[in-house]
Amino acid sequence: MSHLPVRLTIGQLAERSGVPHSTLRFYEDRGLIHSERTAGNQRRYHRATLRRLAFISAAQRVGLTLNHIHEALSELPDGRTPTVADWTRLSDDWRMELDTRIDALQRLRDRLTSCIGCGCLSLKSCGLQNDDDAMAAYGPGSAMLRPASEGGM
Amino acid sequence: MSHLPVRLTIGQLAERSGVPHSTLRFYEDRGLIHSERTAGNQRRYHRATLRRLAFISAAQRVGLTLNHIHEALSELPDGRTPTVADWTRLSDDWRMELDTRIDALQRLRDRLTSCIGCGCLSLKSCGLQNDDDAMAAYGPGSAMLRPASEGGM
DNA sequence: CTGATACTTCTAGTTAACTTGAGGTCAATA
DNA sequence: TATTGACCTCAAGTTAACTAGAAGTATCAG
Repeated sequence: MSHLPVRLTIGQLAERSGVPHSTLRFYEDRGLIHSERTAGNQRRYHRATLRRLAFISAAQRVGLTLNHIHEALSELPDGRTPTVADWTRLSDDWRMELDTRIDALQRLRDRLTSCIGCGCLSLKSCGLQNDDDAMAAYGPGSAMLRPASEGGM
Repeated sequence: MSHLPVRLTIGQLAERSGVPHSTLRFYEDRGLIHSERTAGNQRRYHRATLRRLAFISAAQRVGLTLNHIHEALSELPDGRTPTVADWTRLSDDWRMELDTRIDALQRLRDRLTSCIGCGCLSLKSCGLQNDDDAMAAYGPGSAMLRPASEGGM
């Protein structure tokens, strides 16, 4: 069951994950991944680090910050395989975060789409149109213009 | 039909949009918004700039870069109200972009959720588990680990 | 006409997320 | 054993997206 090497060098990890060496060291500094050292001070990575990196890349690609990711990952053990409980905790937290982001995106997309129907930005029936100045009355910052924190675009 | 001022000062625009003066000037440098000048060299903004800013904020909040937004906005006229055709063009482009992002997010979320069911990262039945090293055989970079460009996390 | 406030430009600083490079060490192989 | 390529640290550079500050000018209320 183990003709595969137990630990990976930074070069092997870089190649398999597609993440550059420099970035791997950077992530380690930031506490996102961890390594053990050989007698000669070289890094050796746990095979599970590949999964961590996949997770990090996926999360980054959808716009989450490294700090955010770090927080989430710090709940997962690095030296051992996560338990169902570990994973459930992380998963629950992220579901909410991701759902929120999905909602924001969908709202933006739907706004855009519905605006085609009304000739947008030029007709009174469009939501965007009405947002523009009527909102000034509701105080500085026109919160309604900000979709992620409020309701409309 | 026009007791409202035709042009806005940078201060008024900042207050109504919730975007700081400094950022408005920065956006102007980057070509995202435009202004006219008074005899005394002060900026005066078109009312439509509020809509542009709403658009910019919405797009940013979902992770699009200013360059990306700039490209999209450069198809819209700044000095006049966009036509249905203007808007349709922009909207079509963005729908694709947004759909792609929504997909990526949903995939990440669903991966996370399904992993709870299988005890993730520790059982053979989980997709994540199998991704980790079997992919090495498919060449450097293990594309399958990257959800936005490929299929699985 | 005189302040107070709002504006102007320009330079430089900040944070996130990396990347690059210098100068040196380790490890495998001919 | 020598050399080559992979590795090490540390410092500095880069890009995006702002933010802050200095020093001067406009505008408007009284």
